[in-house]
Amino acid sequence: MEDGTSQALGYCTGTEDDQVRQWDTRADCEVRHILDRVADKWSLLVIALLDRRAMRFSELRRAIDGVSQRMLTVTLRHLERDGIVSRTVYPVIPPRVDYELTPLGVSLHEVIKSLVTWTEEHQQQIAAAHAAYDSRAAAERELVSPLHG
Amino acid sequence: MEDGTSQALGYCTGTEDDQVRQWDTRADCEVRHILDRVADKWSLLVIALLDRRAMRFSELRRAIDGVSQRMLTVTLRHLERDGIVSRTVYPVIPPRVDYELTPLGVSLHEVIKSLVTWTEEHQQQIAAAHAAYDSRAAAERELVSPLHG
DNA sequence: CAGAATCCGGCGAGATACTG
DNA sequence: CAGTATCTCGCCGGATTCTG
Repeated sequence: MEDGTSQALGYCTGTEDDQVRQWDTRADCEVRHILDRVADKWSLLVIALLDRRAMRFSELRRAIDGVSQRMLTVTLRHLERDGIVSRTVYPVIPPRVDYELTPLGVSLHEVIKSLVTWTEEHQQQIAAAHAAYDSRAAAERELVSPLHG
Repeated sequence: MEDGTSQALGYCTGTEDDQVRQWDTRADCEVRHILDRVADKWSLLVIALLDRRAMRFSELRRAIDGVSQRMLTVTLRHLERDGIVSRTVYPVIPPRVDYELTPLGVSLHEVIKSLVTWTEEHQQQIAAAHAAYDSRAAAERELVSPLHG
């Protein structure tokens, strides 16, 4: 079994008055771990989907489109280990496994949504910044090799 | 020049009433992009540091400890392109380049801090979930190969 | 000092095949 | 259906070297 958290980095903060501390002690810091989970390629999708209702494995697989069965399993295991989703196995044939958000998961999703909201509110500015940066970079390149046809 | 955003995935939401939509149209979605930026291994550190004051390249390099010069450059370029940090070059010898958070960057940091705060408030629960999961997994393995010595 | 360019190793992730 | 196991490949990121 692989572990995606091994290369975790220490972003350790206290409260607002004690921001950036202990950059070197990276072992005991949970922030990076949760961030990895949140930013995970598929975690976010899973959390958003499960926020609406509990879903079966194959339901998630179909809903997410593009996720491999392996990565969905790995993602769900991680989320389960972090206490964000719960896994319920029904001993029937064919097997049935339901996944749903725990209260902790719901709580996390609230915070995530604020980040999503922020992005939506600022994506104009970001797009503008991209355009500005790219044109600047293009102008820069012009100076180096001016073929300005 | 490399681009870490090419494999972006579409986590597209509208407002609260229009949560999970268009999982397949992944091109026009900015959320994933920002998330990649936020979750980036070093971005967070840079943002947190620059929130206090403007800093030079080598200052950041020393402050962050563990970052390679290449990755710091790449990180800063990404953040600059997204309009999160600004880059100021002083045409002196030796060269001096200052980086600082833009208003957009400050705004983003506010949101990030809420995520950090959430993590701090719940890391007990997360740790408990880890312990529970691991012991369950261990018990599971016991059933398969019971060598219970 | 601040960076660009190049090389290269490790692992994250997809595809495939097998199981209960 | 809901996984696990194995193999492989791409590219992310560190180290190194070279400039202005």
